[in-house]
Amino acid sequence: MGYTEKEIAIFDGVIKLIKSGIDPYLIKVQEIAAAANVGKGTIYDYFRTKEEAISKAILYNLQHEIEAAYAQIQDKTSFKAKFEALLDTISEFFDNNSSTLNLLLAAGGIQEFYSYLRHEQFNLRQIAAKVKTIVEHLLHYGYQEGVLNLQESPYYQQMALHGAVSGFVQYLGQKELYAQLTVEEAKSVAYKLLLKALN
Amino acid sequence: MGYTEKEIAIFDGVIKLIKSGIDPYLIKVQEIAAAANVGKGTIYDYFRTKEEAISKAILYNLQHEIEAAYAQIQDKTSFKAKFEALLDTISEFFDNNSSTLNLLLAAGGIQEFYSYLRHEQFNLRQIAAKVKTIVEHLLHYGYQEGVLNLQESPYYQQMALHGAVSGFVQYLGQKELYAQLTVEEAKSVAYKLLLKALN
Amino acid sequence: MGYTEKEIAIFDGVIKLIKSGIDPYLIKVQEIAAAANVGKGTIYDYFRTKEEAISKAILYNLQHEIEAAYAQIQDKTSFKAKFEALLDTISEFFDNNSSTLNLLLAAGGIQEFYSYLRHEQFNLRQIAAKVKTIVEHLLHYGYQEGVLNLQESPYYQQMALHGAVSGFVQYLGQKELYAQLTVEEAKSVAYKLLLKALN
Amino acid sequence: MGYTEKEIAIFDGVIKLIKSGIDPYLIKVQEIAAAANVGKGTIYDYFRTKEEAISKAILYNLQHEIEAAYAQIQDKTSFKAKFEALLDTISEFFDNNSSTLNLLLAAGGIQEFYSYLRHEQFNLRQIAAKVKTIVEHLLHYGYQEGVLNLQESPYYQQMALHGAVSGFVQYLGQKELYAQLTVEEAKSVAYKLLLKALN
DNA sequence: AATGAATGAGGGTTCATTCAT
DNA sequence: GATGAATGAACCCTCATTCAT
Repeated sequence: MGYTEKEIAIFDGVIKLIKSGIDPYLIKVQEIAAAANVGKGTIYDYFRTKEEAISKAILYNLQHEIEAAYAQIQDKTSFKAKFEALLDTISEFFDNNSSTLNLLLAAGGIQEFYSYLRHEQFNLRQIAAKVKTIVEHLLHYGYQEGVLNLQESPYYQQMALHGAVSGFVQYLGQKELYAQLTVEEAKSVAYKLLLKALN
Repeated sequence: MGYTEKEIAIFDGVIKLIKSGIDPYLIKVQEIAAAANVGKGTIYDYFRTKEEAISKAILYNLQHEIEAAYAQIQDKTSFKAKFEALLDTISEFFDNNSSTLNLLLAAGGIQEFYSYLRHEQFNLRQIAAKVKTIVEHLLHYGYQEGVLNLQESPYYQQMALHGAVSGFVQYLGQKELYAQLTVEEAKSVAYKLLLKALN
Repeated sequence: MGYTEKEIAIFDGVIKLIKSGIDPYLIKVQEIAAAANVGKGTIYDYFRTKEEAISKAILYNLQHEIEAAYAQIQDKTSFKAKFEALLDTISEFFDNNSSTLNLLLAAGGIQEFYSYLRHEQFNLRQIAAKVKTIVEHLLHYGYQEGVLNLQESPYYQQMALHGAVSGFVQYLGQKELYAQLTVEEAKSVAYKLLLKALN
Repeated sequence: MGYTEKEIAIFDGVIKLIKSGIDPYLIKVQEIAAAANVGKGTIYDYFRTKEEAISKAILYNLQHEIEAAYAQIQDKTSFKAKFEALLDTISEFFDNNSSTLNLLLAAGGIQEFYSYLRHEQFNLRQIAAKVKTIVEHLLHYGYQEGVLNLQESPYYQQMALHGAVSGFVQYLGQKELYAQLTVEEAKSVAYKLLLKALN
């Protein structure tokens, strides 16, 4: 929000490159320029360094993805549907973005990614806040619907959710180790784990 | 196993650098040589590229850490003590190694880390096998002790364990978000989640 | 003469920058535009290249300074006062313009300065002619007043004057080496040298 | 003194370029490397920046030229021969080095040349000291021989010498304005001016 | 076997110049 | 006419790799 047309073009160029499988650490300015259909110099009219351009692009993309995910989840009417929508979103994101996801979902990875991000915490806080909102939204619905019942601290609730989701992410990342398990089955296992944890 | 003195010196140099907080992507050959107390050329007598040296050093370190962890876990006599030993190991590893952990524990991150690793799957399989052994060892003890009872597929059991551990890792990586939660409490939550999942 | 308002604004911008101490070789078009309060493109409406703009600005300034110097000298009524007015002018010019002076007063420096100037000899000739007029004006008065008497070739007379002035410039440029010598004393030495040379 | 073989090769490369007429401000690293027959990176093994390499090369060359000049002057047995040797040296230096000379002989030009030099005053002081030695050597002989007689302050003596030399440099730089004057005649004028100034 | 001096390909960044508005 | 956003050629510097010793 508040981004110029060129900035967005550059963001989109970076995202396109990352989704195409290029390691964010190895992206070249020339490649960004080509992917964004702008001159190499234009990037430096909007960002001070390559690092800043890539970092901001990733955050920009992350914000959009998370907002889209939230919208998807809000659309669903039952707790189970909402939770499955969350897993679906992660699954999709994983498919076309696994290298970024690897870097970002890794515990705390986001802060380590590009040193630049350590000094640009603003957007990160926004994202963390949004994630928290989604988690609370989900838990709230679960308890309201009566699907979840166990009275525990917020920490416990959050860790239960994270654990269920992380187990699923683990499956996504190591599909070859779980050859006979379908995505649907993995989702159902995750749901089962969540219910058990919070009942 | 089968490594020369020089190779080990180089591995130790790389590990020292990573533990000191340097981003593995940004390590320079000159730095490795200095940290390992060898000449720059010597590195190329034992490895074909910088990438190979760093990748193998990380795998070497990982194998040792995992073996040490396994030994720790085997030493314990109760299931609960074994599980807590696992969490302790992860916690320690996290403290002095968070950037590597971020890259490695991220789902599938290991394959993406250095493109070199994609073509050098041998050691990775060894590590995955070792992890599987640890997981099985733990679950076996849990069922034998009668602490775990639920009869479910191996996939379910593994995901339950991964979920509990991942929730804990999540806590480690975001300690600042869980300000009032001590490490002991987080460990106890993880154990509780595991028991609930497998009972 | 024959310069548009914009051209003069650009000249003034360049001169302001040089007087502020910026090395003429390192001036950027953007800086000229800012100093002149015009758009960057405007500079290219009036000059073909940056080089041309800077070179012409320096010549423009030089012409004005020399004309002003000539006027100052003409105002004085005695030979001694005229010579001192010349030294004063040089001294002032030196103070706020030493980097340009270095380039320009250096033997022939002007032709080497910007390659552009080698192909734009017109204005240089005008300046050289003006300098010659000043020199002749001075010498004419000296002989007319009877302060100078030695009959020698014009070359000798010119070199005598140049020598006296150059000695003074040398003093200005290396004031720190002549710590105990005041400007007034240096001027008086220059005058003494001139009289001795031409008597 | 104390320079490695490579450093000297690089110095020689820079000097070769400058003598070939290239503006020192426009020399490219690649050109230095080619002229010195070393790789581009080698330059950065011995100097931190291009600026440092060029500046030190100029100082190195200057020191050698001045020492050679001093040797030439010491070889001569009469004051007149010594003074003419000085003018000859300058004349030669001028012929194959006019762009550097322009920058350096300009009053104080040396300090302004490359900003780097402002922070590296050591060698400059050595050079200034050597010049002072030459000047004193010359004046000493002139008085000892009885060719110079006027008792004046050291400042006066130095300015007299500088003036005579500067007049000659002026001639060298503007030969086209003094078409009918031969070098021999210009030298003789300079000598005459010096004698008059110091008698 | 071990070294580190030397190399040069490669890439981030700058900035003179253009041209659509 | 005047502008400044956009461009990309140009160039400094880094650093993985080689190889003579």
